[in-house]
Amino acid sequence: MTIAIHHSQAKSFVNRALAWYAVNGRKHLPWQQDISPYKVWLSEIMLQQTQVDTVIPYFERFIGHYPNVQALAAAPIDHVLHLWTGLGYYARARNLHKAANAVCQNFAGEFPSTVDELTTLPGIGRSTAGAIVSLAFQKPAAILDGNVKRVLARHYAIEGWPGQTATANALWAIAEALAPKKASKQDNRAYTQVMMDLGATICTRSKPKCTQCPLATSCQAYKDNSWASYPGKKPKKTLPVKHTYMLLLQSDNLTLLEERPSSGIWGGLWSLPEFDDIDTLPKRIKQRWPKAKLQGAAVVHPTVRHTFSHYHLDITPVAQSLKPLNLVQEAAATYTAPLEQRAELWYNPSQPASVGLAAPVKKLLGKIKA
DNA sequence: AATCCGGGGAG
DNA sequence: CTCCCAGGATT
Repeated sequence: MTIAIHHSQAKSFVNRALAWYAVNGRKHLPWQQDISPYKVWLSEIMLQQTQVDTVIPYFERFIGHYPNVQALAAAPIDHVLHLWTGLGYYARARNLHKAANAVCQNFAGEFPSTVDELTTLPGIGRSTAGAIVSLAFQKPAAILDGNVKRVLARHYAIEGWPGQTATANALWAIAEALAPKKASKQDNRAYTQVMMDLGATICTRSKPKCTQCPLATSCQAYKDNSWASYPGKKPKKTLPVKHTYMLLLQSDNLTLLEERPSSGIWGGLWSLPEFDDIDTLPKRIKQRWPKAKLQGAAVVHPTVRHTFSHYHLDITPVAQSLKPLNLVQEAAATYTAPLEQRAELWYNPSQPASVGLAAPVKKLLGKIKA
């Protein structure tokens, strides 16, 4: 599986890429202005699972609220999750906050400049560390994100799914062999940037623009017209279907939310109480909220499907109105003392609390008004 | 409906 | 180590 790359080949590859970058590369992204380790880190974490166009407004909001790592570290995690709402993979936001605190406590508020030190921070792995080292500190380092995997797998016709260890090792070996090592600072930054740009704009998943690609002359997949075979696909399996009832307990214009456990699905976000049995629902409501006075019968809404990468979640929303309670009035849009083990709050859509909401919950709150 | 994505953590 | 997890965008 190992590919031998001669020095002259590597040099030609890098030079063609850098020449293309000088003319065609992206240089006006928000995190490319007044470059700092903080901005590079924040953008790279956001870009881990999310495309550039989606990330931009989130990045701007984060920089607006937290202009530096100290401000982010000092922020309440609920506020961080609130700003993250809609980006997905909420563990990233929790790790972001943890890493900001680690930078302040263990590195005196200055990001470290080596891959080994950076990977000690939560949320930073080998590729993200390489991106920070090369983009922010302009030192030699390799990256291997989804874009680079695609470019290298096609160029060197690397078989197999990159999730497989052998495939990943082969791709990392190539990435390390190609990355400039003693070149100028500018080249370390520009090479990392151009590999991401080529993957994002030329060597795209479908319909790659090979005629515009500076690497086509040496690309094995271009030669074989086999770009569609690389990178290898993840072995697929049929998704299981799970079902849940989500309770919209509503009084006046308020809906009750509860905080989810910090790990697992929608970790640390605020969500609707869930039940698996609708027949005993009124009894369960009485048990859990003894002061609640039900008003009318529960309304069962049409089931909606929310799909994750590994299962479908069919959600049947059930709305139950309550008679107005003083407790509810006083607690509007603020945190209440936990009635059980979980923190709860009454969500007021006209004055939304600054908390993170699970995506389908946000949708349901908009659709099913109290 | 299927595919994609970096890193953490459980096994 | 290896496998499993997670949400929105794209096609």
